[in-house]
Amino acid sequence: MALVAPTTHAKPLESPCGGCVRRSHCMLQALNHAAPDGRGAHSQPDLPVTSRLLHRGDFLYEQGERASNTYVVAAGALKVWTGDASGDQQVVGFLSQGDLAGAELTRDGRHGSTAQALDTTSVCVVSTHKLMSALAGSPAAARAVFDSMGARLDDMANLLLRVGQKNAEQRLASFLVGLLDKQRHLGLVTDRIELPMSRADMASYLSLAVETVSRLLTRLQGAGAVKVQRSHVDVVDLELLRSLAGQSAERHRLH
Amino acid sequence: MALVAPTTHAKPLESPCGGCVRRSHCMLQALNHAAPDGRGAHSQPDLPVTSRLLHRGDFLYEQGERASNTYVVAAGALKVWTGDASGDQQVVGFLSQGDLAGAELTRDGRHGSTAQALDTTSVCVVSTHKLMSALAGSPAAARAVFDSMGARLDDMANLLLRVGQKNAEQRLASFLVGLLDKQRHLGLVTDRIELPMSRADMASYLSLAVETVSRLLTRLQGAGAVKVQRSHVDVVDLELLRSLAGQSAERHRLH
DNA sequence: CGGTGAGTTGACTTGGATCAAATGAAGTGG
DNA sequence: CCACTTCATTTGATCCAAGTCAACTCACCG
Repeated sequence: MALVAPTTHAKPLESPCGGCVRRSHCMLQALNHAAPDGRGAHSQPDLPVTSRLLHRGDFLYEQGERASNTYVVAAGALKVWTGDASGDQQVVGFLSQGDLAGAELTRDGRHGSTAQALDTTSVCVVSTHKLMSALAGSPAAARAVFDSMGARLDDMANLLLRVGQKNAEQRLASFLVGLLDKQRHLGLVTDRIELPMSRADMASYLSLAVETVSRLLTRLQGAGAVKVQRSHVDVVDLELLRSLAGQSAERHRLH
Repeated sequence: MALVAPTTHAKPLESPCGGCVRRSHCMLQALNHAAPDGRGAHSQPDLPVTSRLLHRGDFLYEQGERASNTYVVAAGALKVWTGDASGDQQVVGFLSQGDLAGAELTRDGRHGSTAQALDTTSVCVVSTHKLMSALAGSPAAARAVFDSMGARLDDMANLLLRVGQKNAEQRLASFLVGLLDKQRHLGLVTDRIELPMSRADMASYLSLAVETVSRLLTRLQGAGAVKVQRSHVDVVDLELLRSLAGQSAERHRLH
């Protein structure tokens, strides 16, 4: 049976949308079916969507590049990272199935970060300009795009909360719990995690040192919460994992 | 003369939009003037915009609340923070003139964070539902909203970069530089900052302890970069401040 | 199998948190 | 106008969680 984790056996879409397994959940579909209650498609011509296949290490887009396309991840996984003038890099998110990509924009309309494939990955590509025109035909689609961006904002806020208020162990545990929640949301298995990213990526994302991530994975395993074998993590005790993720060591509050 | 900082002497708008000083820069205006090149307004009825006045401490919206409105800050300042089950709170952003608010959405359509006035603040309120319908009439407006959200995503990514990769001094310095950049972008003074938020808010935003923020402000002053008097900061040496904000690993820090 | 890079483990150091106490500013009401 | 409370901020002294440095193991690959 093997309900696989999102990054395993990723396949390119032969024909965009038409053969897409996620079609019914995709925000772009709202454009072609403006009235989900069955009142039928409107006259708006279909939005041209193309598919692009990436291999491990390939860039979907790079920071500073003129941002002309918007993307939806169909299969696989990407990391999104920002760099600055002094060479520091920071992973700010991991994207998987269904996530919107390419929307973080600098004031002058360039990509504010870089998206890089962690694995064989397939994305749906649409011209941002055409997407905006297409939204004109469909409040429901506008809403879907707005909501996707809103969800990413919420994700980042939660990441900031974790990095700012939780200790290293809590950060790592809640990272794992977050991955499980995401998998459940996508209808995948929730007792196992396949980590598509390196320890260094996890460390950057959680603002920790690689050594700390490694030590803590060992510790979580020792505590009986998970069983770790390289990039393969079995969830042994989800409740324990959640509790390790949760409580903070009574830090300062804002009134 | 006194070009004041954005939060001083904030006034409510007597009549939304019509009398708004920022009218020409407002993303909502794109809705009423879909063709900026002068081809004239289209038939789309005006989007109903109301104004709301907040006083220090008032909530614009609260985390968990059903998200039905979207906001644009007209004057004043707000802090945006997220909390979690264990009571931890984290300031994830400060909003001022022209910023979009209320767009961080949980999966079930609720506000993912709380927005609270730091000062007397005026915001423009529009129903998200009506906004989405209105965007149907104007790709340019859809683009403006998309870009605003994209800019907030970029802001958060940069905050993550700072918190993850910079030491305390660099974080504080780049926070100040960021405020100056924002002020310059709005056409305000760039040699002076009026901090509308408490030290605790700054500390949370930068993921530092209040004591550290206080100590570092003293240190930046000692280095001759700024002159601090409570919430009033004079920029003495912008280049120095920038250099203190910039480089990461290199130990050219103060004594 | 030797080489290479990722991951783990151990020993030691330190930046910034925490604890504690003083000082300052802004009321409040007598 | 001044005594008194309250809360924000600053300053000082100490400590520890996580970073850094270093050595080793493991998987994978030509």
